[in-house]
Order: sequence, then C-alpha cells, then structure tokens
Amino acid sequence: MRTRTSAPGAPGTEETDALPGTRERIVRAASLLMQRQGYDGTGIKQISQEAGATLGSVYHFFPGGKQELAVAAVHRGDEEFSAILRELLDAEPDPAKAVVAVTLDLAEGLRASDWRDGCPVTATALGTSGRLPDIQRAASTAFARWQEIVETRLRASGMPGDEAAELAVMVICTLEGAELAAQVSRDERPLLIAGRQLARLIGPARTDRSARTD
Amino acid sequence: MRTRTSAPGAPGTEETDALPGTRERIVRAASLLMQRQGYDGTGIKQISQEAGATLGSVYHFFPGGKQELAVAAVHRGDEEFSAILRELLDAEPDPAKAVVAVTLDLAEGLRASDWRDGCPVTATALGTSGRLPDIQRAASTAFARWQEIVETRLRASGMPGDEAAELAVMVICTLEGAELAAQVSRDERPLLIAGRQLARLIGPARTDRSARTD
DNA sequence: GTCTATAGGATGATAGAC
DNA sequence: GTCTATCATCCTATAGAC
Repeated sequence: MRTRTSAPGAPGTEETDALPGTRERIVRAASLLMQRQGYDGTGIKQISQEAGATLGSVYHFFPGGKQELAVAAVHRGDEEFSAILRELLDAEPDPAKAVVAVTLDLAEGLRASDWRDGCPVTATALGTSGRLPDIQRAASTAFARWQEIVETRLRASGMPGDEAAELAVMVICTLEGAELAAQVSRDERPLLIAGRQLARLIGPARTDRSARTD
Repeated sequence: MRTRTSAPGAPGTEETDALPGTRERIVRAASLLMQRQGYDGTGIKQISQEAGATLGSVYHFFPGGKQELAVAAVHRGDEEFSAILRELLDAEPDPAKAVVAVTLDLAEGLRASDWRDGCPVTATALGTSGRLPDIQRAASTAFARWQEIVETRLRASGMPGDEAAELAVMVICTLEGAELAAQVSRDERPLLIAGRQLARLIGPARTDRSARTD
C-alpha cells in the first residue's frame, strides 16, 4: 500500500520515484513540510534545505514564491491521496469494507509517522483559506476530486446516483475529521470508529438487487 | 443562538461579556486570530493591537509567551463550543434533530463570518501538534470534552452506553470534517449533508422503548 | 540552472521607566 | 499593570556572478 512506481525520467511530465529532478524534490519537500507544519510554519529556506536545493533554484522554478509553491504542494497532496483512494477502493468489492480499508491505511500512516503526517492539504489550506484564495481553491478542488472518486465507486456498486453523491461527501468529511481527531489525540480510535460507522451508512453491497450500473 | 451573558466583573473567574479586563481581551483576540490564521500565522503584536493592549501587558499576563497564550486560546475555544453544544443539544428533545441543529449553527457561523471562523481549535492545533505538546494536549482535551457532551446527551435519550460512546466520537469527527470542508470550499453543503447522515445514524428517539436513562 | 550574498521587513522576547 | 524602546533573529524575495 501507499507505494506507486512508474518509469523514471519521463521528461516534461511528473516524476514519481527514482532520480527526481530538482523541481520534483522541491515540491515533495514543500508538500511534506507544509502537511506537518502548515503554510506559515514552513519556511522556504527549510524547504530548499530538505529538498537539497538552493534558495535560487526554488525561486527559479517557482517565481510566484511561497504561494505558488504551496499551490503545487496542495496539488501534489491531492494527487497522492486520489491515487491511494482509487487503489484501495478498487481492491475491495464491498464498498463498505473498502472505506474501512481506507481508514486503516490512514491510521497506519499516522502511526508510522508518529502522528505527524495527517491530511496532505488540510494544514496548508487551514489558516490561509481566508487570505490566499489560490491555496483555498486548490484545496477545494482536492476535496471535490476525492468526493468524486468515492461517488463513482458507490455508483459502480449499484447505489443510486443522488444517494451516492451525498454519501460520498459524508465519507470524505468524516475521513477528514477522523484523521484530524486521531492526529491531535495521538490515537487511532477515531479512525476505526469512523470506518465502522461509515460502513453502517453505506450498508451491504447491493449487487443482488441491482445489476444496473446506472 | 451563540450568545451567552453572565454577571460582569466576577473577580477571579472568567469574564464573559461586558467590561472585559485586559487579560480577557487578550485571550479573546488570540483565540479569534489563531482560529482564523493558525498559530504561526498570528503574531503577538497583532494580538496585542486587536486586544487594545500593549506588548508589555501580553507578556505580563502570559510570561510563557506565545505558547502559553495559544494554550489559553485553545481552552477558550473549547469552552465556547462546549457551551454551544450543551445549549443546542438540550434545546431539542430528539437527539438526531439536535445534532442537525448543531450543523445548522456551524453553517450559520461560517457564512456570517464569510467562511473565516471555523473550528476554534483546529487551526491552532494543526501544524503545531508535532512540535508543541502543550497545545496538542489542550486540543486533545477539547475534543474529548465535546465527545463527552454528545455521549451524555445520547445516553440521556435512551441509547446504550457503548453505542452512545462510539456514536459521540463519530459525531464530533464528522462535525469537525464537515466544518473544515465547508470552510475550505466556501459552501455550507458539507455541513447540511453531515447533519442528515448523522441523523440517520443516531436514528429516532428511543424514549418509547426505553424510559430508563441508564 | 545553480549558487552566494544581501536587502528590507517582521518576528518573539526582554529591559526598564513610570 | 502599562508603556516604549530595543535586541537578536528570522523571514520572503531579489540581484547578479558563475
């Protein structure tokens, strides 16, 4: 889980694993540090050091400065969690169990990082959403994409469209809040409870009473 | 809603309304500003200006500096939302409808503040939880107290203890995540959906099949 | 593209008069 | 308790050599 590989060095597109270029290392460092410390708590100097780049390189790739870098970091977090969501939701035929699997993965990620790595966009977006609209929009887009992934999965298992849309919003909100509560209380129980209760809401797979995928 | 009054000038205890002393004004300003901008995004100078106090007064009342001030701000946020929770949960006999009322109040608060005032502890705690244990503990305590308030309310309406405890955690997590999603997306829909789905989980009042308050 | 140096300003915190 | 002045440090961002 949580590992993805791809051909390295694909020019022009996003790299994902080996031999990351300077720009890629900067985005990764920014995403990780802002995830842990938030926008204002993370300095560009710290990002450049963690990325093994110089300050000049950071401003070369991101002339828009810290704001542009934060938007790129949020987009990166968006894509990371989107990939995890799709992977875990597709691996389990029962959608309720699939959502439980996501909560377990989030709990594992939190525990393994000593409760440091929570949602990759929340810390960056919160506290800046009133001031920096670009970051707020990027975070809003991320939430919408995650909801859409869940909604698609629920519809694929036979749930009516309107019900799937509403439940998808509920799933993302609860995952978000439970991860936050788990991180702050340094206890995975909120995520485990969220998984069980969300599974209750989603209910058993309905492949029996509806084969139509809508 | 959301207004509470009490006798002013009660010495030694916390003031709540009129004639707030310097220390009180400082805590209020710190709580509001950190709620909106987070810990690192809020300067002590800004707090002192907003509070109408001098920098010397801030350090007089909070010799521990910004950290001590942040802990006080989180405690204040804890008490504020605890009061709102108790008030709204007690005003409605059906616990499911009571939770919906809370979501409506949160949505109203967000909209009225142009999506600036979200959870009074999340922004302060997030981004500092790994680095400043005092703040993390204060936030953890706040979450636990809110859960306890909801749990007590659910038990009072006839729900078995273990079920009430788990559902209370779920309610707080979902409220937290939905408020976050609503704030970031500048849309109250996540809170409305969360209210409906939480109401489904809580179910109808069970005063019919159990008069025992446990 | 990479690096160093630095400008210009803001920050948390302290000292000490009143 | 309140206020002002100030220190030392850190920050974002830029300039310009290589």
